[in-house]
Amino acid sequence: MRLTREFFERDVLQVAPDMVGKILVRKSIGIHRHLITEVEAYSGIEDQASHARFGRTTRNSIMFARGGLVYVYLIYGMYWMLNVVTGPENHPQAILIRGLQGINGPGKLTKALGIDRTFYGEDLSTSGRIWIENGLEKPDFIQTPRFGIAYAGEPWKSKPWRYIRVQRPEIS
DNA sequence: GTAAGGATTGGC
DNA sequence: CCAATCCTTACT
Repeated sequence: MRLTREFFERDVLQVAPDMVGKILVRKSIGIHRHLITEVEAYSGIEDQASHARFGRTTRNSIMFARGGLVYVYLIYGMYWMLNVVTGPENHPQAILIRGLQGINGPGKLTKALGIDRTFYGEDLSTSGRIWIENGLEKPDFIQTPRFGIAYAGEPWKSKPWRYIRVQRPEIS
């Protein structure tokens, strides 16, 4: 079942752990479903690791919209990063999707799914080509500091806002 | 207008 | 370790 906008309109630190174990659905020629295994949360203009730290700009304006929309941007001139906007309007937050089952790395997953700038602002609650569905009931996950944002300084670079799925040992 | 560097990846 | 590659932001 597709997640509604209400799911994404909560605070990013509530939504991010709930994203682990959900299913990212991409429909183009055929339909593909991918288990979300790793995400990172970026929260507010005060978060010095967030693109919203300079206030509203052309690139990050979608982060200031309500939750449930897609934020896509180009990094290092070659990789598209897929993010989901969360929270209420004018409260810039986003979740970077860093990994899917079988696809590790935020740049690799957008390439594999064919996601580019045309997805900027796409509405996950109504889009016919990308959305997120309920998945695992209660997946286990661990939290670690976010990757590649050392420039943000403390306390931001140490916030445990990276969420990674871990598989519970099978019970036999 | 100009310059610096990035929420990455893969190859040496 | 470091280049690829181009867009965004900061600064003159």
